[in-house]
Amino acid sequence: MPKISESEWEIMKTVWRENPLTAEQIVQQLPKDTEWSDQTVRTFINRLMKKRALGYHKSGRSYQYYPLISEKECVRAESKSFLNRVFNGAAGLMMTNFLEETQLSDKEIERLQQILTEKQGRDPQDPSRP
Amino acid sequence: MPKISESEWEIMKTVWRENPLTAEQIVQQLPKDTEWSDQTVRTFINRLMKKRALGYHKSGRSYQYYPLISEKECVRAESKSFLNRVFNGAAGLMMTNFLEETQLSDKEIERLQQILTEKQGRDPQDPSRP
DNA sequence: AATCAACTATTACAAATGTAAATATAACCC
DNA sequence: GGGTTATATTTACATTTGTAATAGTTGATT
Repeated sequence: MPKISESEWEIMKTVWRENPLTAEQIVQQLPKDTEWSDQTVRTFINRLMKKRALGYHKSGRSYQYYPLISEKECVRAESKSFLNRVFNGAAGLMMTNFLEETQLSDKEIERLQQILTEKQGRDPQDPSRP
Repeated sequence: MPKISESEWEIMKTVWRENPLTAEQIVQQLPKDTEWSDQTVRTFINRLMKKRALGYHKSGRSYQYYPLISEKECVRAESKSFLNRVFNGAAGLMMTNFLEETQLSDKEIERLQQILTEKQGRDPQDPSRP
């Protein structure tokens, strides 16, 4: 799993959301507050190709880029890294911390409670069988 | 809030856990699997001083280092950065994701449920008054 | 006081990252 | 087919990070 830098994450998120995309489309679909020049974005795209995080196929004069690695995998890797760096890997601690610091809507709270209830009492070694 | 790199986080976590500490003590208290040379650790300490994340007072021939920034603040900043980078700032999404991917003990699940119950139904604009 | 040993401070250097300019390439228009 | 121009590729350069080695300082020792 290649290491994706902060800036590169913006590119990847855009391409995950919709693909394939040309470089120009990527530029357009980045958050409006992004202040990178076109060339900068193209540099990031290129680095992601070198890392084998993006692939492409030609289309006319330009390329159409698409992800070679899944968002799920990247999210998982990045989450793990964050968890270890900041909370020494203690997921429970991390979550109590987030819950305490974060404002959540009632809807979200219910959703979380539902997930927790489902998890509860299940054999930890066999999550598929309640 | 200075940006703390991955390696620097290890130093800070050690010093937050107990302080003040001399450089040598920091070296000793790092996780056993850390393979940095003494000099490397001292480099990190120095960079943290430049960033004003660590302070010191002299003690005999060596320094005793202590944190100038709180763990809470750093955790908050790093969490926010992670949340934005990976989940576009959507804390609810982040937490459902973590809950689904993470194995938690029944104890931890109960603790989380308790926090959720406490949060529930409270005025989001005035968390102090239930 | 001169020396030694332990620390700290400075310097080094490669890789990654942020930010882009310059150059090469190739598709499209005439 | 040749020029134009949009795209991609290469090159550039400063900063940060990882990883130390080397040089400088100072309290301790004889």
